[in-house]
Amino acid sequence: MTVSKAATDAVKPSRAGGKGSVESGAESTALQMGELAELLGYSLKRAQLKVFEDFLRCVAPLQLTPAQFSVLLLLDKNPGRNQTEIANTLGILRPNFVSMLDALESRDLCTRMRSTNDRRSHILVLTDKGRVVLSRAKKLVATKHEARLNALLGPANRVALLEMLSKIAAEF
Amino acid sequence: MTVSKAATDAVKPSRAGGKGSVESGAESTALQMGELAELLGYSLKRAQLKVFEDFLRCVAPLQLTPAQFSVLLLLDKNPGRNQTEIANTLGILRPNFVSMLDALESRDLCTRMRSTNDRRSHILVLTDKGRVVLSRAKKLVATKHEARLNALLGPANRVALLEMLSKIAAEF
DNA sequence: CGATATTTGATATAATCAATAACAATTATC
DNA sequence: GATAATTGTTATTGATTATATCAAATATCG
Repeated sequence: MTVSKAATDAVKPSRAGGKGSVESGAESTALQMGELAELLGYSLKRAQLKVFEDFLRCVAPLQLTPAQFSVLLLLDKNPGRNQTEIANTLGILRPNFVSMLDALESRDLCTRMRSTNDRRSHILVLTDKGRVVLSRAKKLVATKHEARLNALLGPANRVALLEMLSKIAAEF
Repeated sequence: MTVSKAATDAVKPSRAGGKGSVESGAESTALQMGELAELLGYSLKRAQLKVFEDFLRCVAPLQLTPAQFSVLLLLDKNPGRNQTEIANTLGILRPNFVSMLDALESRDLCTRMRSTNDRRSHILVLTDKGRVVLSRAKKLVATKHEARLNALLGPANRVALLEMLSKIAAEF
C-alpha cells in the first residue's frame, strides 16, 4: 500500500478545494494553480503558444508559419548562405530543413542554387515573389501582431520583455 | 522568370554579407538576425526551449518532465478533481492526458479512483511516493532551476518577466 | 418514468515537429 | 592520392498535438 491515507479514504463529494467552498450546483470552482503560477517555464510556454497563435491569425492571408517567416527574414538579410548556415542559426536540424525548403520553393518563395564555389552546397535565394510576400508579412506582423502586444504590455514593457527573453535564449 | 535579378546572377563567392567582410579562411561570419531580433515570438520560443532544457537537467534525478511536474503540482493543490478538470486547466486534451496519467500511475506517483458521486469520472490522487517525489522536485526546481534564472535576470526582473508572461498567457 | 442528450475516460488515428542514422557527391586534409 | 569531413538528402523514430468515435454513466426533459 503506497497510496496515502487521504487517498485511501472514500473519495467523497469533497469536490472543490478542501477549504469551505460554497458549491451551489454543477459548476466547479477554478483550480488552484499553486506554485505553477511561479514557474517561469509554465508561463513561458503558455505565453509562447498564445503569441504563435496570434501570429498565425495575423499572417493568415499569406499562409506563413512563424518558422517560415523567420526563414524568409534570414534569407533576405543574409544573401549567399547555404542550407546548413540558415538552418543552424534558426535551430532547425538540417534534415528537417529540407522539407521546409521544399514547401517554400514549391510556392516559389525561394530558390536553391548550386554554389559555384562548393558544388555540394545550395545557396538560398529569395525570389521576387518571396520578397513581396515577406514585405507584406512584415507589415502584417508590425501593424497587427506586434501592435497588439504593444497595446497589451505598453511599449516600454514590451522592449524589457524582449530583452529578458533574448538574454535567456542567449545566456541561459 | 520569378527569380530576382540578384538571384539569377551567378551565385559567386559573395559568402558572408554583402558589405566588405574580411574572409580570411573557411570560418563564415555570424548571420544577421535582422527583424528576427525584434520578433517577440521568436525570442519567446527560443527562451522557452532553453528553460525547459534546464528544467529537465535540474529535475533529471527524478525523471520528471515539465508537464508531469505541473500535473503533480495541480493534483497536490487540488484534491478530489477528475481527469477532465486537471487536463483542462493545463491545456492538455483529454485523450492525450490518458497516456500521461498511465505513465504517472505506472510509476506509482498518482492513482485514479472511481468517484462515488459520478461513477464515470476518475478522481486523481497523489500517492505517498508521488508526494515525496513532488516535494523533492520542488526543491530541485527552486534551488537549481529558478535560482539560476534569478541569477541571470535578478529577482526583480524575474518577477517582472513572470508577470508579463502571465498577462500574455491570460489576456492575449 | 423513459427517451434523448451530455459527460467522462478511453481508443484509434492523423498531423506536425524534433531527432538520429546513413548515404552519395563533393571538398578538405595530410 | 588515400582518408576524413561536409553538404544535402532520405528514411525512420519518437514526442506532441489534434480529431473522431465509443461504451458507460449521468443529466435533461417531455
